[in-house]
Amino acid sequence: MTRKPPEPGHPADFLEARREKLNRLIGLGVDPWGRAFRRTHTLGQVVAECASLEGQRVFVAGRIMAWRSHGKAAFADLEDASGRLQVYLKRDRVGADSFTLLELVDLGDHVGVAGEVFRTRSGEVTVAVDEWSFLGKALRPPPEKYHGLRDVESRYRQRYLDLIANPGTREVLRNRSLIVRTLRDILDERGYLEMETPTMSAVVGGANARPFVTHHNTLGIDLYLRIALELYLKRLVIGGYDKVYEIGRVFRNEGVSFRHNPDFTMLEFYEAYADYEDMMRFTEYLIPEVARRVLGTTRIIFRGNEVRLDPPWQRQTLREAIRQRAGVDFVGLTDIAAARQAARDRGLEIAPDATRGQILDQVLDRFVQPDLIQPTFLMDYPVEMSPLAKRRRDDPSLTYRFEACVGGIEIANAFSELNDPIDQRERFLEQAGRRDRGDQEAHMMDEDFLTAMEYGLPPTGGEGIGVDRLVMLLTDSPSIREVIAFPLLRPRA
RNA sequence: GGGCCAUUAGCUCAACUGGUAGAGCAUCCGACUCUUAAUCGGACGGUUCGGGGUUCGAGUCCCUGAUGGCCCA
Repeated sequence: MTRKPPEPGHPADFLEARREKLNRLIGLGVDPWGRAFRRTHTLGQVVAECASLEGQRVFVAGRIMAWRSHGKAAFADLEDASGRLQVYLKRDRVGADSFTLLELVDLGDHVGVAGEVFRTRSGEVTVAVDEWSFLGKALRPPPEKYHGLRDVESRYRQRYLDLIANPGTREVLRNRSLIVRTLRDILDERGYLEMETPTMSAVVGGANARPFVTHHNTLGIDLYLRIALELYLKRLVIGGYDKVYEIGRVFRNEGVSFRHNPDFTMLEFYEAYADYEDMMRFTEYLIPEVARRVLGTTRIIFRGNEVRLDPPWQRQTLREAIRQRAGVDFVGLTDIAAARQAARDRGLEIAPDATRGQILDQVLDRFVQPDLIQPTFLMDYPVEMSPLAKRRRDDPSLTYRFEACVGGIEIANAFSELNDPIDQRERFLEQAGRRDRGDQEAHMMDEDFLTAMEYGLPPTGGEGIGVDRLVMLLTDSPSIREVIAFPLLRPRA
C-alpha cells in the first residue's frame, strides 16, 4: 500500500502527524516516554482539597483529554483514575522553550506537571503550570471528546478506548471490583475460607453444560476446563473445612446471549451442617448487603423496574410458579408425551425426545424467570434436574433445591447437598445413561468424587451465584458483556 | 442454528423515490495570555465492511460472504 509522502506542515494522515511529532521530540533530545513521576496529589485530590491547596505547588499527572489554546497560553484538561483537573499553561510561567514544546503535545498524551493551585475567574480549580514533561506519547488519537465511543463492537474489542472515552464504563467495572470485594468481605465475616480448586481436570461436573477440552502435552491426556466449582469444594468439606468458598472463572462451551458468556465468574460457597433453608436466609442477607455497601441502597433499578432487595424474599415452589404462569402443572405431569405437547401448545420448540427436565428448563426460561422481577426463591426442583441435591423426605421425586431470581434473571442456585454416596452413584449412573444417549450436557461418572463422598460428607448447604449477573443487576447493565472487561468476540477476519 | 437490523472520514452522525458522498469533533496552517463541547479564518481527510450482479449511473436495488446488535432456539 502506497501512501503520499507527508508534506511539511501537511502530514498525510493522523498517524503520521503523531509519528512526526514523536521523531521531532527524539530529535530535540526529549524523552517522549517519561519515567516514574512522583505525584504529590491525584487530580481528584487537588479538586477535593482545593481550599487548603490554593497557592501551593503540586505535582500531578494525567492523560490530556482536552486542549484549548489561546496563543501564548493554553488550558488542558488532565484525567487520571481519580478525576479530571484543568491545568493552565502560560508562556510567561513555563518559559519560552518549554512553551514551544507544547506544540508537540497531542490529545491522549500522558504528561506530568508541577505548578500552583489557583481558581480561575469562573471559579474552576486549576494548576498554573511552571514545569511539565511527557510521560507517554499517544501515537493514536482518542475517541471523539463529546460523544465518546458508541460503536458496541469497538467498545468490546477495544475496551481501553471505551474506558478512556466513557465514564459510565469505568463506573461499571469499578463497581464490579467493589462488588466482588464486598462478597469476599461478607463471606470472611461469616467465617468462610476462600479456597482455590483446579480449573482443568480429567473429569468435570457440578453443572449440566458442555465443557471446553484442552490437552496436556507431557501427560499426553485431554483435560476439561471446569464448568462449576462444586465437586472440588465439596471434597474440601469432606476434608473437614466446614465453611469454604471460591470465586473463579468457569467455562461453558455454549452459546452467547445477553446473560451468557463462555467464560464467566461464579461464586460458590458451602457450609457444613446447614441446609437450603440456611442458604435462603443467607442469600437474602448477602445480596441486599452487597447492594447497601456498594451502592448505598437496597432499592435498585434494573431494566426500568424498581427492585427491592430487602428481605424477606418471596418463596414459591417451582411447581406452583409454573402452574401459575404457564397454566399447566408441568412438575406434576407424569405423562411425558402430554408434557411435550402442552409445552408445544404454548409456543415452545420441544424435541421429540425432550426429557421432563429439558421441558421444565424451557418453561422456566420463557414463562417463569422473566416474570420474577422482585427477588424470589423458586423451591423444590425435580430430582432428575438436580443430580447433586438431596431428596425431599416428604416427596423423594423432588429435592431441597432452590434458584433465586431477581430482575427476571436467575442469579443463584443452591441446595441441601446430597451426601448419600449410594444415591449419588445412582444419580451419576442415570446421568451417564443420558450421556450415552447423546446428551452432552449430562454429568460424567466421577468415581473419584464418589470415593471422596464415601468417606463422609456432612449434611451441607451449598450455593452458586453468578457474579456477572449480580453485577449486571447492581449496575443496571443490559448485557453480561457490559460487565466483563473483555467479553469473547469472534476474531476480526 | 433461525429471523430482523446495522456497518459511510480517526470518532459521532447525515445523504428523499438510484443521479457530483456531507457536517461536527479530531488533525494541519493562521489569529488569540482566564478558556472549559473555547472562539474566529483557512486546509487536509473516503476501498460508503469484502466479493459479485442489475443499471447509462449503486452508499441506496439484488445475490453472497464477514463482523456486530436485538429477538427466537
